[in-house]
Amino acid sequence: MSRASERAYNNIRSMILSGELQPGSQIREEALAELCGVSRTPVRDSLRRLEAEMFIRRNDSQRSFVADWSLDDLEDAFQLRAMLEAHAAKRAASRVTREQLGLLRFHNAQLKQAIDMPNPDVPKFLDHNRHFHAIILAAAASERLTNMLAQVTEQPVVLRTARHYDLENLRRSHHDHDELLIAFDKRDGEWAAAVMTGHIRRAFHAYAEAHSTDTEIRKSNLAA
Amino acid sequence: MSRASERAYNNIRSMILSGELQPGSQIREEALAELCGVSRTPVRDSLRRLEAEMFIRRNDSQRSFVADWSLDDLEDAFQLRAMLEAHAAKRAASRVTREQLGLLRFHNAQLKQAIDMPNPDVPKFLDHNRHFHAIILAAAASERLTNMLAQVTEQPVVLRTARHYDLENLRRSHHDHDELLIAFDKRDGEWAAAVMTGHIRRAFHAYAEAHSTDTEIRKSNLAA
DNA sequence: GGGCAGCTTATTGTATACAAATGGCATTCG
DNA sequence: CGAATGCCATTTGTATACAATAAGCTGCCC
Repeated sequence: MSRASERAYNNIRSMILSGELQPGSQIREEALAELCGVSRTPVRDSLRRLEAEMFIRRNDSQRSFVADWSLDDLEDAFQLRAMLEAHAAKRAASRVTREQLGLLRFHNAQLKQAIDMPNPDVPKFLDHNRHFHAIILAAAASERLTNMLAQVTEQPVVLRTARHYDLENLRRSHHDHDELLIAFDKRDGEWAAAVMTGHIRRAFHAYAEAHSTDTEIRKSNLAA
Repeated sequence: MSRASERAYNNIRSMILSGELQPGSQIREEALAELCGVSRTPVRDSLRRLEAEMFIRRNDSQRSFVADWSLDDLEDAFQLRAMLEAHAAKRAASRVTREQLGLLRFHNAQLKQAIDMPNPDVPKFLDHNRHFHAIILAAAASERLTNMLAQVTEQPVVLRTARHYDLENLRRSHHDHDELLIAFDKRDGEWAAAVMTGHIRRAFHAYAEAHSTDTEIRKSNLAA
């Protein structure tokens, strides 16, 4: 996508993720246009895209609002994500190449390193974690699946609370990855899928806890 | 969506479905604008939407082309669809209301009637079939799931070849529905999911055969 | 003859002006 | 006092003009 349009999309998206645009609040195209320094045209493009990604909702008369997620919504998203990622793992097991396996091992080693230090580097962990999952998705070789997973992975709540992960969870994640690698090595799709399901379910519960504290913090901020 | 934009979307979509816009051919915004009798602005909106729904693809330099589907793509779509519809059935089993069960029975009776005549009414069958699945999806109560399923159900190839169904397949479909209804009645989500998986897999094979003949017909038309 | 440079043309991206529609408010009538 | 209605402000939808970009072609140079 070209300059103005992409800038608008990224700007708006990060404003939603950062909470600068509060959940439930109305969004006006012109206001965003000014904030992004572009005209309404690219803003409108961005809004349509963000609406498809469920960052934004529209009411009956086409007015836009920042999406507001309940815990149920979160669980719903994770349920779908678990199913889709398990499916990806299953497909990947029979398609993954030697190079991809190598890359997976590399990123898994890196993410272990990131948390096996006196001062754990969580952003680094998350980065390699992202790569790890992306490679599996690539190995699954289904564009459609990739698109769908993006829809449930790139959720505001998910991204906003990612940093709340505790170390114990990160270590377990690394462990899951190890097991996935063995399953891939044995070309055992069923195993890979099962490991992945557990992997995502755990992530859900970690997020759910983080989300509830997050929500409480947000509420107390509003009260203050 | 408002008038011009909706008209453009529906026009372009049906031109793709009917084959008027051939798979692989380039699409120019201005040409479509003239065809639809609107300006480029709503056409651009429609193209973005159709791109998200994978009716259209864009190359590196943002030029649009009608998507062209291989048999592999078709299987991929059906694989995802089977998974998602099974998931929907599972969720529906524990959430479906008495009213919804009544509606499901009604539509299932109607679609049976449509094919239990000397002159089977396939469009009527398909219509009630669509309602049947829509009710299950509503009972599953996941907006996200609904969106995702739309993405894999509304595919050009799927819709274009729907009429190729043979009677035997339609009867079996009706039978599956009967069994689904029993599973719902017993609130047995696992059973419902299993029945649904088979139901969609059968549909895939029916479509696949129809698609191959369809493709051959298209090729011989091009050759002539 | 092949390939590259620069121009020309086709196509999409952006801005802006205007039209349509919606929501809120005030006023009026029951 | 409450509800309905009409007007005004706000917001989104559409058209159009112009800018930017990429593709294709032509002619030159090697």
